[in-house]
Amino acid sequence: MCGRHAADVPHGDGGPTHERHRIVNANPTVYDVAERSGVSIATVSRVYRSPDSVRAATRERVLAAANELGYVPSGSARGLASRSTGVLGLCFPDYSDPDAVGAEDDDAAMLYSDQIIRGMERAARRHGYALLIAASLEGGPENLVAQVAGRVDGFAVMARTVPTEELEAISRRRPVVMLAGPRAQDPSLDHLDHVEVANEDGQYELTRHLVRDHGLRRLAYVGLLDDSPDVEARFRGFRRACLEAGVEPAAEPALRMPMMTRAEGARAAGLLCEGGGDRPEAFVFANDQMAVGALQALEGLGLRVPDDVVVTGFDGIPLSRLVRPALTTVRQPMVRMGEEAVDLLVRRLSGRPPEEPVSLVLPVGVVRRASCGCDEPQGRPTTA
Amino acid sequence: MCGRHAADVPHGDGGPTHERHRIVNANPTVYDVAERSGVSIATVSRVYRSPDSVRAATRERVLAAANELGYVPSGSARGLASRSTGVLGLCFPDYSDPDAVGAEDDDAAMLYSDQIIRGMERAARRHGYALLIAASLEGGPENLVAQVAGRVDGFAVMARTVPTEELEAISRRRPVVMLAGPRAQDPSLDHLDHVEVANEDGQYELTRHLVRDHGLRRLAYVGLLDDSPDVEARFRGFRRACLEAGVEPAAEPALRMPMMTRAEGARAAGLLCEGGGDRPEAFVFANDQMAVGALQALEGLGLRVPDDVVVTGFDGIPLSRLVRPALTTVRQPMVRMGEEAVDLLVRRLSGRPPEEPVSLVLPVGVVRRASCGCDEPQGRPTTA
DNA sequence: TCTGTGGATGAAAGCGCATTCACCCTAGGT
DNA sequence: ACCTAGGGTGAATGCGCTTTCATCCACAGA
Repeated sequence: MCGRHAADVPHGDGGPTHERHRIVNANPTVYDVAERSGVSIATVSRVYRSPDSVRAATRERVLAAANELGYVPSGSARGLASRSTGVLGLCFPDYSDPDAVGAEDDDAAMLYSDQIIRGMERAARRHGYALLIAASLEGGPENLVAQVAGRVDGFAVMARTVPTEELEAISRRRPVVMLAGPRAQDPSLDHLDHVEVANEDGQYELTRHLVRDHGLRRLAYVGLLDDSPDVEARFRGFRRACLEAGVEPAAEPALRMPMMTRAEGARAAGLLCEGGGDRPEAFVFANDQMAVGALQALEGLGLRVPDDVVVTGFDGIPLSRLVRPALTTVRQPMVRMGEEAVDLLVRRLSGRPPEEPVSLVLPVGVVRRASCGCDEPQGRPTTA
Repeated sequence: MCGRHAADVPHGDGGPTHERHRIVNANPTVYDVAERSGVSIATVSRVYRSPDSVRAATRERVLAAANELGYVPSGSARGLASRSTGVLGLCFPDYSDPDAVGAEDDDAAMLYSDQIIRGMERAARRHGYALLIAASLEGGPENLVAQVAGRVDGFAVMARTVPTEELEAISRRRPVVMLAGPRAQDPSLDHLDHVEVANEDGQYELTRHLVRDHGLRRLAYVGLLDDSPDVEARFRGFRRACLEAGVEPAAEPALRMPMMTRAEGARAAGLLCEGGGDRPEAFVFANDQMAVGALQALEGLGLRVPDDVVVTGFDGIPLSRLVRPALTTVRQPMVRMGEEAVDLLVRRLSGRPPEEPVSLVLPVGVVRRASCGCDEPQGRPTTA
């Protein structure tokens, strides 16, 4: 016999063989609800899946029984039977420093992740999905499969958080969308959907503003030591704008910092000022955190921004608007990125998925504020 | 026959009856891996669950087959069979304003959630769990059960995001820990584990600092219109400090704002200044966001902080340190709150759960900075 | 009165895995 | 040579649900 409780053997009678435990508060199942309300498990299931197909009176009985029992449908069983979990996933990097317990670890990457999480959660909920998140710590065990892939219907991966090989394998089984990082970075991942922001264009626009509207010539770009596709793209935008304006563009960033934190930004500012007379007219930072750090360092050095030196950031974090002088930057739609990722996943999951891999490049916007010499009021035009 | 593939009917041969689809890339299962590596499904399972119990040679064969097939173990099946999902959950409020698309929606509550998510994720990962998150939008359908409860082994709930009744029912089935909000708020939820911060003590300490060390007498507390247990606790701390110092304490907050945003903080500052001569000496805000807003508004009004008026916040968000003047506030260990919640859940889940409900009150720390008249350098002592 | 017809319900068959038990085989002890 | 242990493996069962498919029943039409 395949079924569980024989119809003629009332559940819980405790036969000598492997019967269901008699623990009073055991997790009730459809079987218990069915028995209590005098229907079959099929009907119980229907009450939840397609209430309209059950007569109102029956439905009430079932719901009452479920209520009394404290019935909570098992997601696992549901998932197994229906071959879909109703969950989407996100893998993001864990940049936390476990040693820095009391530290204000508002790392740029974390703010970034937070926003994406927020966007994905919201969109997922809108589509009836829940969101499973897992930071993939660098060099960690290939827990991705175990932790995420097997539990979700599809998921998003922030660039460079999951080994290519593993990702390639999983993406053959479930929809995966790649977040950030340029599309072509890894050819073997070409078939993935992909969402990124217009890093290059954004930095290009900002830089052009500096050279064209403010007449700046000596610009120093501060990037990242590690090879980050986003940061590199921004630098390309920087170079392009310099070239176009006839400004001698450096082949390399003036500085590459090991991390993109405020502390490093402050340090960078110090280093760039050491030169003395040939100090750059503008510090173009690869992100806001560094730029904010620089702002503070420059204040300490007695240099005025933007009069003595212009400072710009990238990202458009809330903080950028609050510092003084307010930071000119490029605003990235990070929340939207999360939302788009979910939309893409949902699209793949529902009947008519796009045949071709989709690649979305979300537009960014230059935000002109005081730190480049634009006053806040008149700087509004581009401010979304 | 109950088993799936008959041993003598090679899988995929496609009998006329309900056979497994022949779709080339169908999701491979233990059966496929077993067949391909010439072992039984039990062995395949063992390779993943207890690798040591399988001979090395066999294990290699199985793993190779799994690899070639792109096998991804089904979390649902695993969960069903093992009666545990390996996932913890978090329900947090969704305060987002869907209309404010381009807005900087860095609401206090969101920052708060972000931190808790971060803490929980980290702790969960440490314990081998994944984290499922779901914002429960106010008045939304009782999707909690469907969305979260059925898919996790246990979960945390931020206060007031889930109807008491529902929570009560679910907590009979799975461990639930309540975040924030005072323990006794709802007697029927007494049996839940609970993690909160010392709101009252924190506000008490801060206020005492203002009256004792700075000799301030006329203090205005700015709270929240809605009845929030945390905010009320803070106000109690404020009152207690006033009483003790012989300062006439208001029975009610000077102001109750509808939201705890920067904009409202700015508005509050304006309102409190309208009085003219009898303007309070200190604005004690229930959170940092409002205090920061006030700082900006006061700057606009030509009032100097802390010389003309003292401003304090609560929470210790990163921003509080960056504004000028830097904000005196009370730092909450929000990340740690998430971690403690997970630890509690894990404890309940593993063999020896505490018999009694646990209630944790995490300590907070007053951070003395410039906005109350303490200079940053000498304000360090309490700064954790 | 007989035959359709369609809505409501039940029986049964898996979904993919973990796990128990039985079995086989080899190595060690006598 | 015989027995025993014990490690390695397979057969079988069930986890709790969804989903056909078949059944039942009431009622309309003939």
